[in-house]
Amino acid sequence: MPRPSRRNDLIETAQTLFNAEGFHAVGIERILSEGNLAKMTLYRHFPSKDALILGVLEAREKAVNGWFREVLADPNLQGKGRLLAIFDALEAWFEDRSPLGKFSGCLFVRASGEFPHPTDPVHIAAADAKQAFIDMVAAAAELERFKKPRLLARQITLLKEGAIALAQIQGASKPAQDAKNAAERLLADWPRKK
Amino acid sequence: MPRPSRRNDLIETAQTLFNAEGFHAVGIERILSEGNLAKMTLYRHFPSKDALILGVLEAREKAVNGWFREVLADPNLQGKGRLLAIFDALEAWFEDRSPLGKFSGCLFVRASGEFPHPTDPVHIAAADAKQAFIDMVAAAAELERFKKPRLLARQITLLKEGAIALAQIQGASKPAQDAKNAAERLLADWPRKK
DNA sequence: CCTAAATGATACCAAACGGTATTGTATGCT
DNA sequence: AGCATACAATACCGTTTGGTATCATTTAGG
Repeated sequence: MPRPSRRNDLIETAQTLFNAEGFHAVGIERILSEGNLAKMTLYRHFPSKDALILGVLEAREKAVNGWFREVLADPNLQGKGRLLAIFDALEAWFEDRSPLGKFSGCLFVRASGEFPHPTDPVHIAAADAKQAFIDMVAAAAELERFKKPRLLARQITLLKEGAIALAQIQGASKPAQDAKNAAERLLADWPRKK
Repeated sequence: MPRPSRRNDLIETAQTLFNAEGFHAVGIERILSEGNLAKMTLYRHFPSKDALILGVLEAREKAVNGWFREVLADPNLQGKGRLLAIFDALEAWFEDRSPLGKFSGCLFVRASGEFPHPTDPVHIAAADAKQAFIDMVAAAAELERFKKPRLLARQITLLKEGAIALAQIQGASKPAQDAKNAAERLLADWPRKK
């Protein structure tokens, strides 16, 4: 893929607008005018609005999971601290101090809410992105020699998703602290291998 | 309010459709035809579609929080069991064995996702409903003499919201069990009064 | 320099959107 | 019986929707 500059503009602009106002609430003309793009440019790169949404989710997956991957890979971390770092990152996200742009909830959860049918490609893409996050946390838990790393990863993710939902609905960052505190209690007596 | 039969039909039909497909995805004509209602009937009871959405959220708040209130008030429960009952109810909800109809995520969270602006009346109504739930759990925690009942309530709610988000996005009920397991660990060494 | 592809700018389309107006018919209270 | 209200049915309004067609202009590569 040589120079996907326009295609990138489309995804970038759409991502910003979808994030700020929602998928159905934003028409393609808004995206085109905001991004100074022509209509035919959109339809040469994507067959439909839904396909553009899929492209946005794909880009978002790389951005979000990529960021958390960096957080989890910090060489200064070890043990519980590695998993707890997730919640410091969350707080930064909620307070708009992250590379993910203005916080407006999780785009994947919102996508699955606006496209509720389980067989909808948009819904599936969102589910895949979320599963990738869980797998990432499980790998980190395994690395730190926690027992039952997958169960731990799912529970950590529960706290993370709860914090995102509450932060979105009440426009506050405190849920990140509450979640970190709960995760600390969870990890306090979680068994390790060897 | 004497006989709000048509008004009730409007809210009931709209609630079902919004729950199944989302707020922006459902037009008023869908609601009217599905509920065998005339257009002017809608606009005699509500000044706008947004007002209807507010009516739906109000009704939903009574249904959802009312149900959880019953769950928490069960006289057979005591101590940790009273709070853990939330997660059994969650699992029933996810598996469509609840009085709340087919599970499709939390309508309040989805509303706040489709109406992201914090000053939007719809967003505010959703936030109020969620806060009412937290207060309810805090009251139950206080009743059972847990220390820091409000912090405990927020953390229980984190797990609950996380479970809802994951159950919605992956179409599974297992997050309810994971959340209950995590809540058990949380409650295991949570201090009590006296 | 020349050609071919990518783009911008418009005009256009049928359908659906939220909302209003009109008219005729039930319905229920006094 | 009389009368106001609630309702269904329908036509209509202007706007916006996602998507297509046309054509001139820019851009990049050989």
